[in-house]
Order: sequence, then C-alpha cells, then structure tokens
Amino acid sequence: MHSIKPLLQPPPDEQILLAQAQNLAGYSLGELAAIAGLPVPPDLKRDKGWIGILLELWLGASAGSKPEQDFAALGIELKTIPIDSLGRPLETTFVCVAPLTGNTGVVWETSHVRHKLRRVLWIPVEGERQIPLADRRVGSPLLWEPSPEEEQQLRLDWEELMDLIVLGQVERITARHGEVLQLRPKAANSKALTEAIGADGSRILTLPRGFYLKKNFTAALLARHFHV
DNA sequence: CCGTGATCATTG
DNA sequence: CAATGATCACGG
Repeated sequence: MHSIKPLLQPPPDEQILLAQAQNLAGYSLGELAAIAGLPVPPDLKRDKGWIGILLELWLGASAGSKPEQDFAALGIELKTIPIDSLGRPLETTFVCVAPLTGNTGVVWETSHVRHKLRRVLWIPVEGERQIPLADRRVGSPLLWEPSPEEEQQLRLDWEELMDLIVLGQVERITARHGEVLQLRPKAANSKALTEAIGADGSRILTLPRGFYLKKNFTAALLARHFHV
C-alpha cells in the first residue's frame, strides 16, 4: 500500500516541496503513474516530456507553457534529469528559448537563463533505455543554486553566445560554442523558422534556438551532491 | 509560431 | 559511442 499522493496545488513553502520530492525517491515511474491515473507510454519517442509532466503533477507544479519558473512563488524551477547507473547525466538540459532579436543592451543580470537557473530542484531519474520506462526509478532530489564559480561560467558562455547573436552570427554558432552552456535548435522540425539578425544586420529567418546545459556542468553539480 | 516538457538518432 | 543537430507533443 502506498501512502503518497500527488500535490494538487503548488506547495505553500519550500519545506513541503522538498519533503514531497524526497518522498518520491525510490518509486518507479510506473508506480507514480498508476497512483496518479496516468497511462505510461511504451517509450519516450513520441512523449519526450512525459517524465517531466508526471513529476510536475506529483509536485504540484503549474503545468503549462508559461515562461516562468515552475514554482514562481518559491522562485524554484523543476528539472528532471535522466542519469545512468553511476548518477551521470545522459542528456543535456534545456534551459530556455534564446531571444534572437531585440537584444541590444541585454545583460546577464536580467537574462532569462540566469533567472531560470537561480534555483533549480533537480530530480534525477534512471534514464537508460534498456530499463523499461515504467521500471525506471526516481532518485533523491537536489535543490541547487549556482555557486559564484558556476554563475561565472554560465555568464561567460552566455555573453559569448549573445554577442554572436547580436552581431548577426547566429548561423555560425554550433553546439561546440560554450564550455557549460550551448546553443542548439529548439523546434518542431527544421522547417520551423523565426526571425533573427543576419550577417549584414538585415533580417533573416533561421531555426529557433534554445540554451542547453552541457553534461559536464550538470554532471559536476550532481556529483558534488551525491558523491559527497 | 512560441514556450512548455524534453529525448531521439544520425554522424564524426 | 558521445555529441550535435533534429525532432515529438501540446496549449495558447
């Protein structure tokens, strides 16, 4: 018999949120889905965000497409992160869409990236494809805030990428730019286009991009917490 | 199309 | 075999 139940409202304070997150540790996705009355897809091929939605439901996050933190009142963003058997991330972590126009004068301090990463509740989840989706287990949560060093790394990468975007070099940016933060396509497909600044300062159409945390960065912050 | 949730799958 | 570039679903 289980004694846990999904939060139906945003948690009123941080302690409630953390307690609930800790209570989920050890449960499988199949168990959590069953209690919540959510069907488990055969795999994630057509349901890439399913685990995120499931954990949002369990933690009382306001599901939706609002460009805000998941727990706005608490200033906390929720991120599920797929890990291997050693606790290392299997995927990069999407942060937010990158603004490709209207960026003259933007600074790190007020950027969406910094705001999103101010405080993150990381929920590691077993992610190896050999494990059936329903059998994958939720790990212990980690409420993280960037250290001064981490914020500096993020800021330097962000500034380099934003400079290139402002200077009309967005199509010359590859995922290889940036040590811990990278810019990659974020779209339904390669036909989705959005406005950006071209090399000569004119208006061009290009793929929408998003900022992603590279695995070296998330691996380090997870390791610091879980491998003492 | 945009922003939310991300992972897939081809390729170097 | 890791990483890059591409892609999937949905509400608004």
